[in-house]
Amino acid sequence: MQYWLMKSEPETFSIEDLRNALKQSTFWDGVRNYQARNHMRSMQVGDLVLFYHSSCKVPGVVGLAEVVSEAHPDKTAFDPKSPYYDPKSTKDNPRWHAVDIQFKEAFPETLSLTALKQEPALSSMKVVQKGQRLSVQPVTPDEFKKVLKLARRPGSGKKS
DNA sequence: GCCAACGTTGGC
DNA sequence: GCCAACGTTGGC
Repeated sequence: MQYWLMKSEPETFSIEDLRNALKQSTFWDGVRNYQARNHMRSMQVGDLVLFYHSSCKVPGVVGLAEVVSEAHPDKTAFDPKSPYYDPKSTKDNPRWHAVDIQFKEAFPETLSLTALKQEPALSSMKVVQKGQRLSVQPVTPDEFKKVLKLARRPGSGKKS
């Protein structure tokens, strides 16, 4: 069992969008970064994902999702009309892969990046480190447990 | 294979 | 909307 953090801009795809899609899993397409792709390739069904909102008013962890399929080719890379089109990715040799995830839980409020940074036990988390832009990051079991504990306790994630 | 130029990310 | 940090591209 491994743990991850995945970023999404809520205006594009939020935790509520994920919740509303509960009956069908959501394919995490559009990732065009090798490190992020490699992380998704090493995911296994049952892995848990911290869902993170970025580029918004209160960036932070907003919920929990579960990996429900291993990585498979991202078809948007084949489609010239897609914003994610990549001519170098072919059906015979797909360059980009992604997993399917499913909604598990939405936290009562955002566990903000500010709150994460204030927690000494989480100082090693990638997401709190400067210049860390990776949209799919590994999370250690200890970090994961701590985040869940904070996120499920009302008031802990309030932004000042 | 170096590295400058460029594009993107994402917090502020 | 600014800008620092980072990744990718492409000329040489």
